[in-house]
Amino acid sequence: MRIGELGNETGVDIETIRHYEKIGLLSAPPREPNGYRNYETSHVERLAFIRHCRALDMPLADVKRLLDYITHPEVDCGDINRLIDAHLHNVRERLHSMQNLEKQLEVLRSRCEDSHTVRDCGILSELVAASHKTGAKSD
Amino acid sequence: MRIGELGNETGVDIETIRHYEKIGLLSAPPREPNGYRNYETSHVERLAFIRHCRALDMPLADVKRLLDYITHPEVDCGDINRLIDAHLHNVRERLHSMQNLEKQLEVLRSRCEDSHTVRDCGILSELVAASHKTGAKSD
DNA sequence: AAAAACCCTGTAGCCACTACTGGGTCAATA
DNA sequence: TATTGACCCAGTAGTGGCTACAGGGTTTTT
Repeated sequence: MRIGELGNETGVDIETIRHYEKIGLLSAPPREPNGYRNYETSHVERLAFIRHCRALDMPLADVKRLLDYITHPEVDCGDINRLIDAHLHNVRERLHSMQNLEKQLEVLRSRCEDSHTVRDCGILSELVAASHKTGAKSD
Repeated sequence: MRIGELGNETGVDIETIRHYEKIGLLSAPPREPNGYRNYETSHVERLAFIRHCRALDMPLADVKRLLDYITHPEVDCGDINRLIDAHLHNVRERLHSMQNLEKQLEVLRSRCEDSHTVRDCGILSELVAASHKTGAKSD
């Protein structure tokens, strides 16, 4: 299977596949006599695994560790739990800050309901005022 | 005011301030005879505004546009509304995908409650199985 | 006078790609 | 058979928003 077919199978861009190989996430496949990469089913699986982890927003460093665990099934899986826990914690933190963000933006948006000039726009004056409050420490 | 003081006033890293100048977000201040940057109060305000927008997770390109609006208060503010609306839309989308993400990770985490070997770890087998489902199109 | 703290420019690195340059190879058509 | 188009290759540079150097110069404090 050439790189284009692998890309089609997995829905992954060819450049991304080569990128994964370059950073050592996807093992380099054997080559055809013309130099083309020649993949097998195992590569499809490995790549699909990587993409699934990425869909869960895991950093590639974590994905790499998980892939290492797969090839060493005898070690303790406590590390995997810790990795997932840490990632979940991370996601939750970002989630909370995003929720705050949404609220702030809603408030901000409500400052300007009608379209007039920038001079009278509540959004900009709100932004400027807010940055005065938080900006200088001599407040 | 030198760059260090500006950094202290606003809580912004010196390197970040120079970075903002380089990309044209913060205007280059006059220099002292020794070449040191010499800031004034207006720079404190402008920088605080930038940081406030960044705290709202706005891309610097948007911040730049808002700064331009501030210096042109006579134009119509409809663009500002659209900018904020688009940003809010963006934030909400990310929020939803993060919520999905959290759920998926919770399910994943629940696969392995006790610590044993990787071979029997529900998390990894779940990840592998899930990538099989989504990976190949011949499913 | 010497040491610490500050300032300068410029470059490289982070993440996870994406895009581009400038080629080589291969299958199908005119 | 010539050529078009689709595919493949390696390597480099760019994205965003910083952060971290390297290798200097200046100012302030001790």
